[in-house]
Amino acid sequence: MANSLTGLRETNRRLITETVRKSGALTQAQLARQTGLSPATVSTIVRELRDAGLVEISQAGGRRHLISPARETGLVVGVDFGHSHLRVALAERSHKVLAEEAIPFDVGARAPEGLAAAERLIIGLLGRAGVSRAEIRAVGLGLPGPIDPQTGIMGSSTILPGWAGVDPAAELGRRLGVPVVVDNDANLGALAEATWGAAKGRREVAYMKIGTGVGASILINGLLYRGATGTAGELGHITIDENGRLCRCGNRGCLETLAGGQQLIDLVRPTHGQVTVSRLVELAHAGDIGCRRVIADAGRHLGVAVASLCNILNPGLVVIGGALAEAGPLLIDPIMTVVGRLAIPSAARAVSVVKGELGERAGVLGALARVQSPNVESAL
Amino acid sequence: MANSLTGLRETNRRLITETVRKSGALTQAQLARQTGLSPATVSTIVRELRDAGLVEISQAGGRRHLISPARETGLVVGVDFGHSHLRVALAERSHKVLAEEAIPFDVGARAPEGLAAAERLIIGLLGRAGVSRAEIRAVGLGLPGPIDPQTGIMGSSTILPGWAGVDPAAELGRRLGVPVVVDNDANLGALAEATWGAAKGRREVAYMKIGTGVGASILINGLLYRGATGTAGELGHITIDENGRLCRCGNRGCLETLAGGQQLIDLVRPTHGQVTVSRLVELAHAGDIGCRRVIADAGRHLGVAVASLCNILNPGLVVIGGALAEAGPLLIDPIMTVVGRLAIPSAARAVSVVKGELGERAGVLGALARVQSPNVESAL
DNA sequence: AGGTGTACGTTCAATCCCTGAACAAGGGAG
DNA sequence: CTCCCTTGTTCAGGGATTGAACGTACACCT
Repeated sequence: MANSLTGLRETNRRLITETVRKSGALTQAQLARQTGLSPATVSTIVRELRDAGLVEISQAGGRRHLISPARETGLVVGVDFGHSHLRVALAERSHKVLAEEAIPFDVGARAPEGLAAAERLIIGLLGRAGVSRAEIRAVGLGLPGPIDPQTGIMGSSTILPGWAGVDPAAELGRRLGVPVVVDNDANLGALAEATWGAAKGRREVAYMKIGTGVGASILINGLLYRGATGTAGELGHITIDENGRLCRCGNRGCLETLAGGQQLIDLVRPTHGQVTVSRLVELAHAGDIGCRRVIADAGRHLGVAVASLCNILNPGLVVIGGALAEAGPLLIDPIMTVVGRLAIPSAARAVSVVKGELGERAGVLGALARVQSPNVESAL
Repeated sequence: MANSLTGLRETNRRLITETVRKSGALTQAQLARQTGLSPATVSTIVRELRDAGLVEISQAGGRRHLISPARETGLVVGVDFGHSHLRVALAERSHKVLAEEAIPFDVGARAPEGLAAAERLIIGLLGRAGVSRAEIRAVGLGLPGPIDPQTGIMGSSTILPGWAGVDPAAELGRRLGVPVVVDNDANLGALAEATWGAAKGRREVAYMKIGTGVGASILINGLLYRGATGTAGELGHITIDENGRLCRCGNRGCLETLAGGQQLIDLVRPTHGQVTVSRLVELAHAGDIGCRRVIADAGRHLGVAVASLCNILNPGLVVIGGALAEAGPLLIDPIMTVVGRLAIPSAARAVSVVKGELGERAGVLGALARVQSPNVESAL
């Protein structure tokens, strides 16, 4: 199919629809440059797509036509469980987010409670946006732990004990009556940054989410890399100090025990009392020496992990997300320093480390991206 | 390019050549059915390929034409520089090795001497096999250090100082008058094991070469993965102990300083005198407690690195090559123990760690594989 | 304001590619 | 020996992409 002449046309149609979907709105000339097709081809294909109702065309100054994805009917929902929050977004199939809400939530709670809370939030958003439950087409669900891609069940029973053995996608799907796809929150964050954020257009990327815990995800050749059994990217549990603190994964001295938000909170509690990660970052920005110090220390530990990552994978870009990323250079400079010292020089030169652009919305946006794109059914 | 009209033809040409190469010999009708192309297209493409000398056609009863890959004429040479040896092989393009020889050689010597020695060995093999120098079509060259794939020059000047700044491929090519492709010895070993050895048919594989130093290479989806700038897989220089011994790469406590053959040799020198890695392994097999202990310790350090690798990449198979791999379970059991303890459980369950099947020939066979089959590299 | 340059989208002939149908050539079963 | 099936080739037909040419609208300079 892919090698026939009409198959070629089909391929190019898809190429254009995909490009339009990713960029939101483009002129035909931009489209031609990005896809490598000739303006003539773009012209005819765009007309076909308009006739088929897959894209919309609006005049935009001069002879320019602005091509945008057709206002697709139906809605999608993104759900993102963090260690201490739950965030839900309701969006059109095109990229417009209609409503979004986040609440504090302890993921240590058992799965049924979490899913019930998610369902309540979704229903709330539906009301606020004035749309009906029946319009939901798909739900993307992010969880802060390794997911077995075969079964959809948490890979490790020690990391999220309240969720062991349950199939969250099936469970939430049963509650809502729509298909649910589940994935690791770091994978979703990476997907979001690659689609709309700091990693847009980049192909060899690592994403690290540093919130309460530490998660990571890898993009190889622009695609999520899951490894042989789907748990690739668990950078949060590589061992930095064999004699370090016990980790909830059961090992000792994982990166997470040294650079996870929880550890930072514990470290400043004697001097600053109980704070959140965000508060700690605020204090650091305001000049608090202690907070700056624990963040810099975390950065150095992260640097060790990133250096290993660079030696192993040689990425071109490392995006830092999660609440701690808001510390910006306070966190990233130490990372770069350590990477420069520990990674082999050519790998260190190749990599840039940047803050994610989507902040705390990365996870939920990734959940949306996860269920928005696979719209490849042949409409023509 | 992949979407233009001529690109389509190119795609189909490749599709047919690949199918022919994989099946060995096919009629045009079989080819049409397998590729899904029409007999007419197959007919014209086959004619083109014949004219280009890429396939051969023989009559086979009735109207049937038997299409087979062109009997590739000419010879290829593999050259493998280890830290302490130089091995050269001469082979037909089909996979038959005609002659092979290895000599002790200190790679610390300067590049011109090394290349001159390689040239002498090649000429010797030509004589032994009774073939002329003019029949050589290509040379694969393996070096024990990171190669910049753009320039072909050593990426780090501290690892192989005698080779800094020289372009070994161009240099050897000038001496022999044929194209030379250069690559890291670990990459070549991985390629060899994937083509003929322990990783045959596997898709998510890491290869670690533990000789005097420690090198590594990664196969993703069955193809060599080089990362953004071509230095992926430098597992030998990930930091295991930040306060450890100085490494020749300039850092401290690299895996290589803890598990490289050189370190093991140094460790047993007080009790056993100067030995080689192979001798040390022999002694361990014979029951020597000290040698067993240093090998087991090396295995534990390697285990730390392999555990990181598992958490990051989640490979299905790790192949251990190099001289120290001959220790077999004495080395691999400790690796597995540590991996089971440090890697997250699902990644640890997914991976098996095995000894390479090609032994000390892995590098040179990989050099042959590199120039025998053109498409081994992940397209970038 | 006016002239000029530039970027954009469309049209059209030229070119290339795949395919279906028609056809010639052989082999095998009965 | 005849019939039938398979195989490979040829040829016309229809699609698809592209470069060139063209009309148009905006931006910029004078």
